[in-house]
Amino acid sequence: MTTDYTKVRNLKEIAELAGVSTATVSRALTGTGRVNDETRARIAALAQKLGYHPNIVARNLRKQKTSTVGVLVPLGHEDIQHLSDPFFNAMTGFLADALAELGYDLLLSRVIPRDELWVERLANSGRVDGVLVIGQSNQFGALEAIARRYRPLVVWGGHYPGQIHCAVGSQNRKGGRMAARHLIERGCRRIAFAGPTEGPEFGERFAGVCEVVAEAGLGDGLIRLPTHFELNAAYSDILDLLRATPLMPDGIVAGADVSAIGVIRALGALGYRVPDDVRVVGYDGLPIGELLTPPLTTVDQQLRHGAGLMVDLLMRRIAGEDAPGILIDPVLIVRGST
Amino acid sequence: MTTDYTKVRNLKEIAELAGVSTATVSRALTGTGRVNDETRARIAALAQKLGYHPNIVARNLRKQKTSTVGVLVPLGHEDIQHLSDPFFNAMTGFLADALAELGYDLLLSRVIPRDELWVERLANSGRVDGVLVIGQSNQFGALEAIARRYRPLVVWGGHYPGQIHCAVGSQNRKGGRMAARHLIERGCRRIAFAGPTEGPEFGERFAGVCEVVAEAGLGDGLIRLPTHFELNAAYSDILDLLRATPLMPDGIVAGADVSAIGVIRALGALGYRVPDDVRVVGYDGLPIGELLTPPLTTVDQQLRHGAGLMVDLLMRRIAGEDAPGILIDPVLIVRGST
DNA sequence: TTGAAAGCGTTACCAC
DNA sequence: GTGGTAACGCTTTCAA
Repeated sequence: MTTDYTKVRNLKEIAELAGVSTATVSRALTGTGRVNDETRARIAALAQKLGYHPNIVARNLRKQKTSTVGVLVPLGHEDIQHLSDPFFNAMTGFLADALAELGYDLLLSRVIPRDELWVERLANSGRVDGVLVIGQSNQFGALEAIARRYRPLVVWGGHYPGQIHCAVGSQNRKGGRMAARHLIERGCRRIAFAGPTEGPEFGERFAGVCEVVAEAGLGDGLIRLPTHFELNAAYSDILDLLRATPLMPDGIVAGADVSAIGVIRALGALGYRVPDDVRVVGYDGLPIGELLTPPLTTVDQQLRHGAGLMVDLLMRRIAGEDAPGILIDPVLIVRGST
Repeated sequence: MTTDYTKVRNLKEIAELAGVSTATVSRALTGTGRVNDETRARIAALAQKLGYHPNIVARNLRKQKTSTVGVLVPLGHEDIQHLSDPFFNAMTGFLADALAELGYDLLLSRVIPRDELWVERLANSGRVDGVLVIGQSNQFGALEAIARRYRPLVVWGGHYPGQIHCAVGSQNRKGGRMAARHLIERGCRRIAFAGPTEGPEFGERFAGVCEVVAEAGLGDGLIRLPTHFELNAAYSDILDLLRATPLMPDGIVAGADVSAIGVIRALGALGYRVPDDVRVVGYDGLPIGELLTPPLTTVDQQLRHGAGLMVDLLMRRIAGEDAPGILIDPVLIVRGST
């Protein structure tokens, strides 16, 4: 059947052409309600022939439901180009996959939070059924406030006791412990932590490393290399710190894979070999870790799985359930960098 | 001023509370039309106090305009997990940045084209002002047909003579030539091309390599390593092909950075060193290329710039202009892999 | 099984 | 400067 691209703009025109009411056309095309089979077929054929596509905006307005989920990436003040960051990219990719599976679309918004309304502007815009936030950034307080009055909200990030907003994230302290223990098992004695040491996620990872190092009686050897999260910033931070450190580490836990990459590059620039001179373990389990040379040993947060959980929880919250957050068990993936 | 989260759902309620009409509230809040300054201030204060956010869906329906752009990633039949592919990820990230700059949101849809309607379903849904498509996949014909009747469409991909749909992409043949010439200058005599050799983009890159190899009198040495695009598939393809080849190349042009990564891993698995035994040059200029060890020499398509161009062109097309496609001048980035 | 009509929440035109 | 009101295109009662 050839398609006729006369501009059929709406149900009404189809209805007139078919000699029925708009109500019947709507029922025929959506499959809701009872319609005579023959009428339905006639209408369907006509719609296809005329290349008709329903106006989803009008449908959404009427149904007060959109089958769309908003994904928000809050950017701290310092880090501007974050949206092309490998972590956010990986996460949005996984979320897009999981949402597509359920027939949901993804409305992506990059936000620089200026006030407390950055979530609600989208949440209450009628364009989305729920909101996913990737990372708590410096917005932990804001998220707590928002979660109090807006339910279909799920956040990727850490858990604090008494936390109100629903979050999915890994057991960061445990993950930090795994990374440190692995380095010690590999024979490292001078362990360093590279990355931010504050915040719900990095703080816990750092704490886990500290615990294990202390337990192993290596407490004096713990070296702090506080860097930015972002790749290039981390690289130059690390370069300076390593040049200045009185004690060169032989094992480094990076707070994130992205930071680990910066660390490895800095080590290379200083003439150290990985893993021969220094072993490096990352945190996240980004797909690119596998592609590096040497491939990156990392604490895998199972981001694809996590994205699936976020979407599940969000669907349940959209349905009215008060689904609680979930902690993911991190898994150590040993590769060439250790 | 404290915010009062009584549920103000629409303009009408604000209007009643303020003792004015919805029309005035609308004018006051949007800044369109003339409103008494004092009334405007009163209404604005009230709206903020009540935590009112306009329903964007209703606005979009009324204005027939959404400030949203659809981004479509057509997936060929074979390659299912493509959305988390580094290339698409990088591209969507750059597009999101460029769109955010202009106050546009991004509606991301992963599509497996089953019929010719995959673009129009979104384009005519009223949810977007225009559509960006990343990659022509096997949909070149479909895109040609669609472009005939839907103008605000810009595609990332190759150019063919007489092509109708507006595309942004690099001069693939020229880029292929640059890559091959670089290898020859580095002393390579047995040049191989790894990747797909068909289609508007890969075909041209391959052709460019062939030309240069022939011009250098190395025609007999050109080795074809036809592989899939996707990373893991490329890896195992290459592994088999290199094992079987009677002539081991000393320089490989990969059709894409992702393929180059597969090539380098395969070479490593076979005991070859890069660049000492074999030099490898990629194509794309993905950010991750820089992170690899050795860092990847690549033909940079300047994807961030390209994303900006796509958005520019789309905006002009949305405005009604018949903006033509653009070819990007590729730039060779020499790094450690050659 | 079908149709008429009332919204969904805005904006924009036309009076006043 | 402001208010009434008709769209925007769809879904969904309620009657017939």
